[in-house]
Amino acid sequence: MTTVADPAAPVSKPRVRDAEATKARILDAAKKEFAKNGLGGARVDLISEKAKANKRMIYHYFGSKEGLFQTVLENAYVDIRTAEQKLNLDHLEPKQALERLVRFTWDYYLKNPEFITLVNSENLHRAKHLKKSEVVKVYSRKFVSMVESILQRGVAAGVFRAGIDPVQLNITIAAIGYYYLTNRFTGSIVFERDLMSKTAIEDRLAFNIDTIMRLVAC
Amino acid sequence: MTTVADPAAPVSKPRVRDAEATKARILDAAKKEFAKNGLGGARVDLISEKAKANKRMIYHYFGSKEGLFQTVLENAYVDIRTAEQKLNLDHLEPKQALERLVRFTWDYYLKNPEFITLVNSENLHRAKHLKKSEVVKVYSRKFVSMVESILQRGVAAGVFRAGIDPVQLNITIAAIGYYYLTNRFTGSIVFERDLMSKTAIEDRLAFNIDTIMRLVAC
DNA sequence: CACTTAACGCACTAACTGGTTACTTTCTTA
DNA sequence: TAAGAAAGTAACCAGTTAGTGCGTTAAGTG
Repeated sequence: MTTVADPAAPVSKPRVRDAEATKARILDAAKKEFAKNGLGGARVDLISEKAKANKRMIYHYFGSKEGLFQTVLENAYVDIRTAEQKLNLDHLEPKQALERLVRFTWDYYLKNPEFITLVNSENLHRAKHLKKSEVVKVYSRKFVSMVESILQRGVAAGVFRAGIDPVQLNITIAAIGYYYLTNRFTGSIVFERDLMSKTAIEDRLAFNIDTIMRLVAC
Repeated sequence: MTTVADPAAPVSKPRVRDAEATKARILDAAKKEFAKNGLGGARVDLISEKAKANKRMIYHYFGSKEGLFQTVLENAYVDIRTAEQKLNLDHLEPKQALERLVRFTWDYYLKNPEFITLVNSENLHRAKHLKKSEVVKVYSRKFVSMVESILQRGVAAGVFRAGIDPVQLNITIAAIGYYYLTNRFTGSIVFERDLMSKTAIEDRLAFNIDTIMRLVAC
């Protein structure tokens, strides 16, 4: 974000006011703060400070701390669901498609740890914010039907067994990655090994792919 | 808690002072509050009120809010690890033993939802409290070796395949139950079904047992 | 019984926290 | 270009919160 010198204007202050940019900075800072400390632990003052925006702007754009949280959460869900859709699993063989989904889910959680913490925080509050979101429901439906169609194609091709509930499968794919990562701190103590070392992370992904493949195998 | 009339003493106040009972009441109230609102969201005043103890007592016995949290968390881990040891899995056939463990883990999470929330809260704080606990490490070792011996017996009996990492298996058994339950609120929205209905809970347990059995099968 | 120890309680505070009031500055457009 | 709308700011507030100072009362002990 370097300001390129403009020969015409000696001191160029392009866009001193930019509602969209300010909003974006607030959302970005809020995502980090909420992920780090939870809804209750996050501080509005700190969010505004890190966003280099006045606290008043948060209330101007999002109404309240909870309104801000809801927007952050909604965006997080839309982000992951959008990324999933881009995988284009319909063009792959069923087995390949499923493995790719397991791999993607793991990588996404790994690269976006805020997502996990936001979801945890939302569940602590009994999903009161997500309940209000219509967008999320629409995206979720597409997501479930994506896995459903992989399963169906696999059964038709004779590589997957019949009768698997796509929702249970979905939950399981998420679970084996999510749990490992969200509990990486207590887990590293309980199991007395560094769960986040490079090899540990590779091993876990391999184990997860294996788990899912065995689950759907005939 | 009705005070039964004592003919000898007009107003009987037996055991006005009882350190152990007060401590226990505080711990019980704290467990509920921490589980409900997390470490940051829990209120010390409310804990003391619900424990019918003076707030001063919390600082007297536990030093600080975080000291109280640490004790609550430690107790929660000791509780589940103790219950696991009581399962006496060594006396069962490997397959039966493993199924029993999956079932137990699920039931325990279901009946003790505070455990999950406490662990979540602790991971939000990067396990800084659990790190200090030596007791938990000792109990954890016993727990891992329990699953290890089931696996070994199963391999020897020719019912389980060889080469499975007991830690990975342990994590997976926990994951498929834990994730489902901790995310039951957002999950019920995303998947548009009540994940906590009686049949849903039964179905999930059956699915989990199946998942683990397929994972270890030859 | 005198005396020490530990349990217990009241009232207080310093720092914080979400939210607001009142105001200035910049941009857009009729 | 005048005026209104929108963006942005600083100072402030009322309620809350973890933590304490200090005094009181019951229980154990020689």
